[in-house]
Formats: sequence, C-alpha cells, structure tokens
Amino acid sequence: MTQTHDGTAGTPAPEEAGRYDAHAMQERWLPVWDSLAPFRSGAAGDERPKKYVLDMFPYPSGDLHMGHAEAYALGDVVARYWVQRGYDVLHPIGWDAFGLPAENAAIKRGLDPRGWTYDNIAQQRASMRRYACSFDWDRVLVTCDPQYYRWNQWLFLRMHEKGLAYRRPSLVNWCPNDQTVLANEQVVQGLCERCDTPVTKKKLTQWYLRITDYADRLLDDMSQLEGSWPDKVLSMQRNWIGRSTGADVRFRIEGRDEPVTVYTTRPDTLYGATFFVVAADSDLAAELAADAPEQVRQEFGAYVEQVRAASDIDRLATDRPKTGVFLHRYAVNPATGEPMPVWAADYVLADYGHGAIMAVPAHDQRDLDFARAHDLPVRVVVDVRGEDGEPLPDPAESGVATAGDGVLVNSGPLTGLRKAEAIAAMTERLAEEGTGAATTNYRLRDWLISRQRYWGAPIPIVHCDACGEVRVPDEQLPVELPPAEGLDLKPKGSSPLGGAEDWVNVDCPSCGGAARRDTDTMDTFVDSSWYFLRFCSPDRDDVPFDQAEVERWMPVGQYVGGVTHAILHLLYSRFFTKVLFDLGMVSFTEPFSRLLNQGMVLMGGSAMSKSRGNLVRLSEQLDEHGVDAIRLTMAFAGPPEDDIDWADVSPAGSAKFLARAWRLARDVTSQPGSDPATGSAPLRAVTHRTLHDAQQLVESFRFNVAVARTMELVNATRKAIDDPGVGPADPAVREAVEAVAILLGLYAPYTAEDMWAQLGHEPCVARAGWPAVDPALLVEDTVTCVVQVQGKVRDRLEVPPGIGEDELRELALASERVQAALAGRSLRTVVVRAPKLVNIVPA
RNA sequence: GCCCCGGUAGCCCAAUCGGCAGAGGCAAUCGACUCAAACUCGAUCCAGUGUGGGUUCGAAUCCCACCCGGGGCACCA
Repeated sequence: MTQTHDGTAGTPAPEEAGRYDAHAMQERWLPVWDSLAPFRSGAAGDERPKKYVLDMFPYPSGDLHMGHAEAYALGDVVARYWVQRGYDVLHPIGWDAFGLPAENAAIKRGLDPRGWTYDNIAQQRASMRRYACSFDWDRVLVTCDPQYYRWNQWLFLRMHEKGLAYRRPSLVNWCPNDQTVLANEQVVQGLCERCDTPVTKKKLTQWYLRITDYADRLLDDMSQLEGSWPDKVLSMQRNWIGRSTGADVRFRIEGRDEPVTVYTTRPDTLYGATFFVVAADSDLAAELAADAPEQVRQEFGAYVEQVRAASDIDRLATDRPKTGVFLHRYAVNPATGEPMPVWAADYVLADYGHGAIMAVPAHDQRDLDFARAHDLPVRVVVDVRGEDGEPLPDPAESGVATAGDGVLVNSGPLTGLRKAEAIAAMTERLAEEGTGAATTNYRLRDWLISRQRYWGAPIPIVHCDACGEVRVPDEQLPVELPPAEGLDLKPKGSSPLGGAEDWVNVDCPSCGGAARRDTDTMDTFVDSSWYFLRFCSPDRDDVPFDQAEVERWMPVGQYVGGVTHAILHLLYSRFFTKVLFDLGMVSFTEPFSRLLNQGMVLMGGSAMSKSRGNLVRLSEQLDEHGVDAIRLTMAFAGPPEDDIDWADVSPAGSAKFLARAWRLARDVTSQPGSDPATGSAPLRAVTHRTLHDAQQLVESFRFNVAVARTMELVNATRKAIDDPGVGPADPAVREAVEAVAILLGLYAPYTAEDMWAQLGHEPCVARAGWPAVDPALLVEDTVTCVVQVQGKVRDRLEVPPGIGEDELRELALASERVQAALAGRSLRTVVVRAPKLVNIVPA
C-alpha cells in the first residue's frame, strides 16, 4: 500500500489531473480494502453490537448478471449503513452450488460438474470483489463441499429419527425433460419451474419431509412477521398453506363394509348433497368400480386411462367440461337416508382431503357444473339473498351456484338457522352420532425431496434386505458423492448414482450384511434451508453450527432477495428453523426477522433474455460507467421492490452526479478537524437535516429518496462553495462534503473512499462512523405559513415555528392579499394549524 | 372466479398526521464557456394526481363505484 491516499502528507491528490476517473479509483482502492478487510465480523473482543444482514446466496451459473447487481447493491446499502452506524455486521456470502445447470453443462461437455461449478464460483467471487460487496470473505461456504453437505445429511438423519423424513409411494410430479421428480412448489402452472416442460404424473416411492406437521405453526407464526415482511410474501405463503376448516363426514356405501369419509367445508349443506364423487385416479374409485357391471368397468378403465394421460396443464384449464363415469354404486346420505349415486370424476383430487366428496350442486359451482352435465338432481338448502334482498335465482335454472351466506331451508332440524349456526349444529350432530367430526385441511403437501440426479447431496440411508431402511451412522458422514468420472450422468429416470457399483454396494451399518445405498440426491432447497445458520460458524467440523455463535447472530436481522423465493426457499427455511427449535438446537422459531424483496431488472418492459435480444451485460455496464454508477443507479431507480427498467434509468446520469460530488472534495481547502460551528449556518442545517433524514430513509428501504436527498446536499454544497460569502475554505463546507462522502459510501464506495482521501483522511470511509446529528441544527428559525382563502393559497408568511394560534390568525387576517381576496366578505370560519397553515373561509 | 398491490409532468419517481402537488433525476429547449464540440455551469418548459361520486374549511392521501396495469391462488370440496 502506498501513501497515495494520504492527502495530508502533501502527496498528490488521488486524481491529480482533477478529473473523475472511475476505473482508476477501482484499481486504487481494491488492494487497500483487501488489506484492511473492513467488513470482517465477529472478531474476538469486538464489542460493537451485532447485526446479521444476509443476501440470498447465488447459484453459480456463469458470471454475475444485472439481477445480482441490483440485489447485492441494495443488500450492501443496508450492510454498509449498519457498519457505519457502529455495528459489527455479519454480511456473508456463499454459493448454492448443487443443482441441474452444473450437471447439464457437465453432460454437454463430458466433464465433471465440480469443475464447472468451482470455475463459476471463482468468476463470481472476483466480480463481487470488484463490485465492492461488503462481504466478510472469511466466512464463505459452498453447498457442494462435502464439509457442508455432510451436515445436510446429519440434519436429514435427525429428521428421520423423528419421523419427519420418510419414504412412501405416491403419484408424483415428474419432469420428462429433467427426468426427475419435482416438489409441488416447483410446478408452476403445470410446468416445470426450471425448464417449462409440462409436468406429468408418475407413481414412485420417494423421500418426503413432513412439512405438513408444521402447517399450523408456519401459518400462525406469520403474525410475528407482520409488518417486517412484505405483505405480498405473507399472503402468498398463507395461500400456499391453504388452511381450511370444515368437517369429515362418514358415508355408508351400499355393498361396502367400511364407510367412506369425505371432507367438506360446508357440513351445513348435507341435506343438499345429491350425489357422491370419488377421484377417478384414486384407489377407492378402482375398488368401487371393480364390483360394477362389466360395461361400467370398461368405461371406467378407459376413463382413468384418459385422466392419467392428461397433463397438469389440461387439468388446470378452468373451462373444461366436467367429465365422469357413473359407477352404479350408491352412498347413503346420513342426514336424509337417501341413496346418492357414486361417480368417478377428475375434478375431485385424489390427494386432497380423502379423495372423495359429497356433491352439493345448489351451493358449489363445480358440483353444479357436473350435475348439469350429467343430469343429476339439484336441491337448494340455503336461501341466499342478493344485495337487493331478493332471493337469488334457482341454481338449477341459472347455472350459478349460490355459495354465500343465508338461512337454511329443507334441512330438517337445521332449517331456519343461518349458515354459521348450521355448520356448528351439524358438526355437533355428526360428532354425537359418530358419523363425523370437525377437522382442518391444508393445501400444503409434504415436501418431496428426492431427486434422480447426480449433482446433489446423497441421502444417507442404506437399504438392507434384513434390516430395511438403515441410517448411515453419524461418524460415517459425509456420504460423499462418487466421482462423476465413469458414470453416465444422462437423465434416464433413475439416479446416475445407481451406476456407481463400488459406491452403492456397502455393508449394512446395522447387521453387516450386503446392502445398497439410497441412490437419490436431495433437492437443493434442502441445502439452502439452513445455510444462514452455517454462516455463523462456517468452519466448525464437529457440528452443523456453533449454538453460541448462532445465538449471537441469529435471527437474520435483514434478509434481502428476490420475490421468486417467496414460497419455496422462505417456507422451507421457516420449516427447518422450527424443526431445529424442536430439536433444541436454536432458541427462535423464525429465521428472518425482516425481509426485503427487490424487484427485477428489465429491459424495454420485459425480462432480459438472450433469445429476446434485450440482454444487458453487467460487465459491459461496469466497463462503461464504473461500478459506483451502476450501484447508485440500482439504488436510485425507484422503490427497491419495484422492477427497474434499464431503458428508463440513466447510469450516465449517475456517473455525472458522482463526478459532481467528487469535485466537491477536490475543492475543499480547509484542514481536517476544522470546527464546523464557525461555518455557514444554512449549509450546516442542510447537512444535519440530510444526515438525520437519511437514517429514517435507509432504515425503511427508501434508498431512492435517500439518494435524492444526498443530491440535494451536493447541490447545496456546490452553491455554498461558489458563493463568495461562504467559499471552499468554510468549515461548514468541509462538514458537508464529509457527510456526502459518508452518505455516498453506502452506494458508491469507490467515489466515497476517494473523496475521503482527498479530504485528508485515512481509509476506510466505510468505517468512519455515522456523524452525530446536532438536534439544534434541525430546528428551523422560521417556517413558511400558507394563508388560504377558501382553500386557495393567497399569501405566505414567514413566522417563528412556535407561533401561537391567535397571533397567527391575526397576522393572516392582516395580510393585504387576504383582504383583497376576501373583498369585504364576512368570515365563516378560520382554520389555524400553526405554524404552517391558515385557511380563511368567508361566509 | 377469489385475494393483494399500484395508477402523480414526455419518462423514472417524491410529497410524516388530510394542509403550498415537486425533493431528486432522465429527456427536451435556450443561454454561458469553446474555433467547434464534448464536459461543465445556469435557466426554461411540463401534470392538478386513472374516471365518477362522497366526507371535509381543505383530499394525491379517507370512503363508495367503476376503468386500466401488475401479482398471487385457483376444479383444494
């Protein structure tokens, strides 16, 4: 390190030519920062209060792009702000490094995914350094390192012990392109989230995590996050969990010993249940059809085949006709004793509730559509009125089911009750008769975590003919992935690990006999469900995380990332945290106290993509405008959660502003330490007001406004320097420019550092500390009072802020312009809001 | 279909409690500097807040209805 930054020693100013050169600054300060490591966190004896600021870690697919640039710029504002405020900030970074892109690239090039992955990590890491991310580089973690995924496996085993990890056969989502199963959360509109291929169904035995056990807590604990997480995310999670309350009702089926249970949210409408529907692809449907006449059996068989062949996309279409097959069986309505025809149909889902429903066509649109298509009876049992108080038209004729509130009719003892009363009464009666009970259902399904692909953490289970599923003992962890060399990684529907004979065949840890390893790997969302804990003690090799360190830092005080993870990653992480709480490993139940979702970076109104031809390359932007200008543009573009259209913003404008700010530092002629109290009072007021407001603004994520206020301060300072009455030697000017350097440090670290050096200070400006705001300077000596006549501004008065109402009223009424506007009319009211406003209302 | 968010100048966006519609920027135009241009500096231009009602002394802000845009969930019984 040379003394180039040492302005006090008479060495040349950093930019002696007097020109702002973003690239020269980058070259100058990077090595300085490397050696000073201003963002190292958690040092022994560091007494600063702790704060955990976390950016969602990236997937290492090639170099950083514009989206990363936005996310990391915004996360950095928050992290740097708290450092400046005197906190010991944990701001780590790592890589979510397992996953399909690496594997697919490896297949394409015939290489091991490791090489591709670590090359990309090295590239991203270098880019992050240049981008001046304030990461603690001593805490880097990479999920595909055995030292990391070892603890994935360890956590899996703990869950397995608790029965929270289990294997079962079921109909699962299958992506024919990626040749692997998908979790429910990874299917978007019937398409694979990753590659947009239509998802099909397959019957497979797979590993699940029992997230449904935590549905209530995942839902109810959201009250803790209210106000600290975006409403949008909370509502998405609520929707996703989809809790509904209702009742289970048991129906006797003629010719079957066991009754069949259905779930309904409307037990009050039991008297209106006129038929019964079972999911066509359910076991129950097959069983009921088996005893039906031959012709029905054939019809049913053909129907089921057709249903199975239909993709999710077909199923999702809302205007599809309601199809089904009458099974020639009858269920008995427990309320009326009437026989109800049993149909098999695909509008009933096999894996929700019990895969069978009581159909109440009068009050459920889907049932009504089905009844009308198949000529089944419709019976109204709730008198639902419109807004005008008139009864709604008969659903059987109108084709519109009446699902709203009303009074029960044709319903035996329920008749005359309102909907809510009737639900309670019927639930009670079912319980008394032993034919039903109140119950809760969820849309949320258990989390399917097995993947039939190579590049993931192996599931640490051994299958033994004698002992069954055997957990790999902790001391044998990690179960390392075998080298890809010699394995056929091409997707073929079963895990490539099956081909690694030496790896698969092991002795059973329990009986020592011949056994085989489980060949599936874990969903990469398992990796990211606890990485924030690992950052607290990334080097511990005896435990997944150091509990004392976790208690010191967690929960994450500020999490920053894209809304694309609103459900998947955030729900899974919340789930893991609750499991770890139950295991006694953490003392909190929510991992992320505050969440900021940044928007996306668009170009010309749409998402950037190579195929669309609107790709903006980050590296080119950085070369053209410099790191600081790009970071500043990201912060200034608008509210962080809004999308940024790169066509609407001006990185060149940002660079211009930075140069303007930088020139202020160049022009200051006073020495460090000069007493600002002797300087220009008006400029001091602006400086302190700006510092004061910036705190509020940054803490509430209004970075764009905070930048605008910094621009104001720059403008005011420039005016002061050019004002002969103030000038560059005024200590208030120095105070203002130092404030600018510190404020800009949040968005434009290179420029700020250079300014700091020009001002004669040692690096780093990032650790300079937030200047104390003098409350006395925030008090204005006069306030502009607006005088309105009938709501229209007629005059302005300069008044002291503490002026009394009566005095202000007199002053306002004395105004010539007001009198002119009144034109002699008498007064009705005079509204006085001292000191800012008087409104005079003439009669 | 249900739920949520938003609509302010040509554009991106501000506007603590209901109190002057404009903080900041982009673009445009003009001027100064320049041989000229770039840079820089200065100035100017531009909306009455999606529409219609209501509450109020006073509404971008609160209420109602509607229009437009974005998002989430969606045969979940």
